[in-house]
Amino acid sequence: MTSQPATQHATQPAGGPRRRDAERTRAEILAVAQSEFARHGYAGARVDEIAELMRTTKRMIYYYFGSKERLYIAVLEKAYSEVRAVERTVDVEHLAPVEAIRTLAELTFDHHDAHRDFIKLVAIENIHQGEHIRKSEVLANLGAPVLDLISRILEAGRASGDFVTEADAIDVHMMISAFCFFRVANQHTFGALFGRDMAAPEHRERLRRMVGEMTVAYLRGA
Amino acid sequence: MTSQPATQHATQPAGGPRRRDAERTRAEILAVAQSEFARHGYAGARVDEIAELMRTTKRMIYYYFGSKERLYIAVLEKAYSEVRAVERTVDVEHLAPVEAIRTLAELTFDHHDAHRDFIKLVAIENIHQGEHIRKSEVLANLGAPVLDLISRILEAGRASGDFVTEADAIDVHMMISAFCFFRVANQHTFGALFGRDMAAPEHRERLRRMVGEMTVAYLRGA
DNA sequence: ACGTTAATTAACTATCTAGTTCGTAAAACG
DNA sequence: CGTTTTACGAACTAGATAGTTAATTAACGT
Repeated sequence: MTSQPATQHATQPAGGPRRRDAERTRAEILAVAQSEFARHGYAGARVDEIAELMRTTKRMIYYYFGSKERLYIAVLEKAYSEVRAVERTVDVEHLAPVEAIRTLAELTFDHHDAHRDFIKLVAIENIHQGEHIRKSEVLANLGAPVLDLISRILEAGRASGDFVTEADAIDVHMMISAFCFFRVANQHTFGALFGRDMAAPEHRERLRRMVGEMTVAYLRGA
Repeated sequence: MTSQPATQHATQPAGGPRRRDAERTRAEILAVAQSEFARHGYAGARVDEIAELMRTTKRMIYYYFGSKERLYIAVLEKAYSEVRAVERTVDVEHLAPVEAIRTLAELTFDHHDAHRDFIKLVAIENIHQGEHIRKSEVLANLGAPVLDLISRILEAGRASGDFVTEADAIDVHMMISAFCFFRVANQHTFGALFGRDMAAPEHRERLRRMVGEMTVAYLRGA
């Protein structure tokens, strides 16, 4: 198992002793750790490597986070809460149901496209059977807002007669997420098997339209 | 990071010296390794643990496979070729296009439902950016048969006027796989966030129908 | 029966890795 | 300006882990 060269993350100027800044040091550790966990998995990521990549020592990681596992959990929590922040900015309430759901699908697509480290962290967490996300109360019921939104759109769509299919908000969210997630997460094996890098820019627009049309077509019924 | 108790895999009767059987020993190592890699990831899986779980010694793993990485590759290749074998048994040629594509979607669903270790291995391989699957010629172009099948169904469907949407075989395969893969692979994080275990038996039939309807609806157009 | 070879076992090693100890110096504070 | 607190760094340790060496034993043909 060879390792890719990792990008240098240090915002700390080279040479001379490190200036004291607890906030920045903590934030840097988190950023580098996110990249390393996403790149190598939980067990594959090395505490020494994380330290080295930011011109500090391992000691600081234990000073701020206590253990490798707690660092990993902190990374997960940070990543998930950034996602929540994005989702809250979505305003599709004033749109007609069909356009609302299409827009939501496309925004979800954009979000997955833009946060690839996050996708990998989710994949890693699933390999470990979600044991950390399950522990964290910060992360429980983080999904509620999206579900509310989808529920309202579905109701409006059935009222207007646009949507026929019986499916609840969770199912619809799953359908959209599956498409967006898979495209990014399975890029490499899919590319090897089918000779197309579905996560490459040249396929972006087509697949973005596709997830919207798929969702709308499904809800309209056959 | 706590580890679940692993299921005992030994077909070798306990007690006394091990009977000599190269084929069986090799096969047992592969089976146990598949389970361990799927459970802990590449770096997280332990060579000692694999050996211990089947009442043999680590030396056997090196005797038959040479290194941890080569063992992992062997596991991947075995898993993928089993998949190919299943896909070849699919006979949807005699069905009408709409039923053919729906059946294919549902068979894909069943397959993902039944091979969860395989799904995890794929996820792990993607975390490592597909570096092993890329090396293996056994695995390259393993996807061709499915694509042929889908292509023929799509052509027939457009000829009959059932399908309107312009999408190629790879896109359609991706759409179906995404749904089926996500349901199994992201079971844990999705469950934690939305309070529903989408991979649980009680949701199986509904979601199975859903992937068929989704694909058909998409191809029929809005 | 018996010698050859393939399969198996036990014990060992070099290296890596998470986590620690202890010391220091910059900021904060009076 | 003296003291305390907070941030940082170098070197160390105990245990784990991939990989090896070499002896041993079961199978199998002759």
